[in-house]
Amino acid sequence: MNNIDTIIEHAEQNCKSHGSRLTTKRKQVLSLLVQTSKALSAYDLIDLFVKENGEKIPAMSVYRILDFLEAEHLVHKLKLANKYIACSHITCKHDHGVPQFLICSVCNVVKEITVNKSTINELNQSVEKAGFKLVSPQLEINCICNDCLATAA
Amino acid sequence: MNNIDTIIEHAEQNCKSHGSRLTTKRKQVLSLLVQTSKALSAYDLIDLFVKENGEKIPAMSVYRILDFLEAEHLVHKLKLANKYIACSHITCKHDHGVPQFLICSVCNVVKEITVNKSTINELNQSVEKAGFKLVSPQLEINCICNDCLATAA
DNA sequence: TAGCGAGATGTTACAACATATCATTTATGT
DNA sequence: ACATAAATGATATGTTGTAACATCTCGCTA
Repeated sequence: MNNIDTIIEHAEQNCKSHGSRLTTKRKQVLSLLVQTSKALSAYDLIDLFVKENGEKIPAMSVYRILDFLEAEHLVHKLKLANKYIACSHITCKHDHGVPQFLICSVCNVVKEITVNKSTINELNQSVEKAGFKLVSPQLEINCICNDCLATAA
Repeated sequence: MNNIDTIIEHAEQNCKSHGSRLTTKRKQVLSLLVQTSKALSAYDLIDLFVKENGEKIPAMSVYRILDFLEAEHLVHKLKLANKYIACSHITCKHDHGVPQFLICSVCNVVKEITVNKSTINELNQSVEKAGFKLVSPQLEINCICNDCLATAA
């Protein structure tokens, strides 16, 4: 039993505990995301799915499964990149601060960083004052990574 | 000469001053964005363009014009919503702090708020430490507005 | 002022991301 | 075992954005 199986197992128990089902297909898709630990598009997942499982999966199913996994807080959709990643909470029990996603707008690489909690709290206060609510304390931040910056110059 | 004409005129001078041309089509598109002061998708602009000017415009042209206007810092692309807005700097000469965009993920309404400069600086430091660079100090923040929150409940 | 060249626009086709709709299959409780 | 609800399949289509190549227009220079 390797680490990924443990994670999937854990996710399944989580689902079961409140009456939802982590079916085979859903496990397969989640597993792909957990294994790569990178952000993947729905169509990346379709391709990977065939490679890993020797079986096709319709786009519709992948989107439905991703919706389900999002609702279960097992994956996170990065709207800036139209990509999906396994939620870091699956593998990590304790918060070490508030994770934020840095997304390189050139090469689409995604990096998760930790930001001072007080900084996020300040931001949150400004947001609430404006009559909005943060969807998630995990911001998607549009950046350029140093590699791309160097290449462009 | 109304306010919008003044803005367009000003933008045109700006372009001229460094050798780029704010052509008729570009003015028409910019004008649509300045008038509505809301975030519009490229295809919203195509529809509006026909209504306002009684003349069709191809998607390709709109995208090219938006790229141009972005490069001129006359419009800003909201990647979270795949929409475009007139840059607030067109109408406002002085910075009143650092503007941030709050985007309601349900109804897509966009609100520009001001956040404490020190908060942004702290965030920026975390980003740089991770080897990334903010594309713009203007973050796009994925939120839910109170109206949608109330409706959902 | 004719015509050259760069930049702007038109046209067509298509790629990538996502959803609507309705049919079929599978799982679960009684 | 059967009724029901949930999950998945299949097909079509919507939305956002780009590639590639043709044509036009403006401003410069000979």
